[in-house]
Amino acid sequence: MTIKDIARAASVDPSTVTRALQGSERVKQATRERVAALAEEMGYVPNMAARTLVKRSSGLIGLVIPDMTNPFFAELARGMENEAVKHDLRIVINDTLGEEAAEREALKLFLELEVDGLLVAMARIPQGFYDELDPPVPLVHINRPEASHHVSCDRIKGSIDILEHLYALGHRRIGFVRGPAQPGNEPKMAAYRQVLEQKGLGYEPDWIFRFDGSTDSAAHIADRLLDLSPMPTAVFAWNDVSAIALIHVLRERGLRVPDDVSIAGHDNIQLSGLVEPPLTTVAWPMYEIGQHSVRHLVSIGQGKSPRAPRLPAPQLIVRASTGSPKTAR
Amino acid sequence: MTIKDIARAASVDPSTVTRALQGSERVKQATRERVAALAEEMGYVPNMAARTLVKRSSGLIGLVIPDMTNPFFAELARGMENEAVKHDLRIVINDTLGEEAAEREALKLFLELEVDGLLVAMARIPQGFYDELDPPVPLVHINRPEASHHVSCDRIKGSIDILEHLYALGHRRIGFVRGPAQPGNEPKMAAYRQVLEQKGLGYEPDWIFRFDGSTDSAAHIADRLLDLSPMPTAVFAWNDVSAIALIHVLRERGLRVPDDVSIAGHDNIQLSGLVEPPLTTVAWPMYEIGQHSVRHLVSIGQGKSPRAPRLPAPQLIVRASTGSPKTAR
DNA sequence: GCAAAAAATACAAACGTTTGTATTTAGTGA
DNA sequence: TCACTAAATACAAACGTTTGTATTTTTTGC
Repeated sequence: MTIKDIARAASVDPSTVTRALQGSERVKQATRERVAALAEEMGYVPNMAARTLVKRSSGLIGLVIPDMTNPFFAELARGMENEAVKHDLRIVINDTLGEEAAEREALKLFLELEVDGLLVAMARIPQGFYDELDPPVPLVHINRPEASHHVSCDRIKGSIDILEHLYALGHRRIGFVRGPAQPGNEPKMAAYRQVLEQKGLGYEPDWIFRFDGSTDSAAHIADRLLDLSPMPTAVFAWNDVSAIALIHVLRERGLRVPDDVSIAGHDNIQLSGLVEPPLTTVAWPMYEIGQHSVRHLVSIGQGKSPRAPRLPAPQLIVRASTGSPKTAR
Repeated sequence: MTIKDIARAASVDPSTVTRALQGSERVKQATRERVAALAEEMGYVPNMAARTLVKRSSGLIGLVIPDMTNPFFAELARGMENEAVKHDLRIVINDTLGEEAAEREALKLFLELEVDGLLVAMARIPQGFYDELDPPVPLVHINRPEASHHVSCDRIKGSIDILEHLYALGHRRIGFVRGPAQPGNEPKMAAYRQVLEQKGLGYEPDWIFRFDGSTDSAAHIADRLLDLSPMPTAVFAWNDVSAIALIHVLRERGLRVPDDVSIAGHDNIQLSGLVEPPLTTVAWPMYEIGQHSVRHLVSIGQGKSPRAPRLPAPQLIVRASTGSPKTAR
């Protein structure tokens, strides 16, 4: 069922059919309607391959994300979809599991698909590689401020806010649970160092823990934490899952949160407000970032050189998992 | 940078270049290597549109899922990817947010892309629509046993297991928190009715609650539950998030879980083992389902008519959120 | 009713690959 | 060296659209 079949059925030239289907003014309204009806009736499905071939544009945007599982990225993707439809673009997603090889594969796929643009979140591959992408494609990085085109909200502000919140509550010994060594995680570490230094608080290497997502890992952190003397009175965890897990193991060991130790997370996942105690955390405007990144991409595609858009700042969400330190030790 | 450019550079015919790049035996080894080197050097990127056009096959599989956010589906997608690469297929994902219109859009996109197959998880659109898909594409449903081709594990067994687990613990009044009216959720409701009936336990309409994901909704359920007299001693929630939320609000109101009331969930999300108390739940072999569905799809594509594959059963995971009823009321 | 302008449609080439067939080149045995 | 076969390569058409240009048809103004 091709355009030619419809042309034959409508006793008209294929070129007229295309134009009719596109709603071109060049074809008589009556013909337009007749062709449209026929196409509908005959179950015509446009062949994107053929169209892409001649138009040199697929109407597709490739989205490369490291972890679908993370609601963070899911929210991002939704903001993108929302904006993309306004520009008649469609988003195809490729999950890389945070692996560099998969990221390369994803880029290869998208280049072959002749996507009109690329959105890359938390890229693992060094920036230099992206700068020399061939053929060049409009590309917007999410959360990579060093890239020539990117959309990021202030990546360090949220972490600073949460650390200052802890300081304001009276905490002077603050621990940190860090995630895997990904580019996106560095600002949290930087914020940790920066705030502690600025407040004149020292920090011990012992106060930095690494969480790998397992129960064992959480338990190990709790044990190490309890061994410390003096013990930190607050811990900032790099994401909500690790924060919630940590709270769990600490309570198991008899500590009260936040009375004995305050715990703060990052990301504001759905459950963060539903656990006991509800988690103090940072929410990023991922949906908005998604929308802006598509807008940005579109204007790059139009040959403009837009500046990085200003975005709403990450928001500190204070709940019950943080409070003033109650116990002296 | 097309195949013709390479042909010119290698002073050879375009057809030879294609064959060389495909590793065809028909072209001399020396030529193959020369062409490959040239292609690499000149930064050749195959044009999928052109290839798809003539081969009538894109090497793509379209995956339609209702909610990326759900780790359930993320796991599924990963199993699919893992299997797809073995068949030189690539997966493109489209999230529908569980909306029927978006599902139609996704199908349209994939048909236009000329995908080699379609994987549809928890479809909203009625089966009849899928049976008449035009042009016909190999299609495998996930969790829709009434479809001609589907991969599902026993959809009711996990729920039955968990309800029988509650019964075995001594619970005789068991409540149910149901999710939105999606096809995928019905078996849980069915299991609830079936087990209670089979055990000779009546169930009250009052024991069935609806959770919409908000804190308010959870609070409302807790209030309604506490108003009941006698109160159910156990509640089976349709997913882990609602179970965890429910536990939270119940504890806030002074109830002990599982002593006063046992709560069981479904899905085994990462956090289910990390909250307090760790959640009794059901794990589905989503990764395996993903793998099998791709295998199934491939054999359909080869013109076979495979039977629905046997899958590992859903697994009951007993943790601390369920126990024998302790309080008489 | 006629020329000119405008509107509607037809023609034809192009996009980059693949693939069946034809042609050239190399290799074999006598 | 020749005829014959096998190997390597070239030719050409096709896939379904789009789009610039040419042609036909209709409308307009007089």
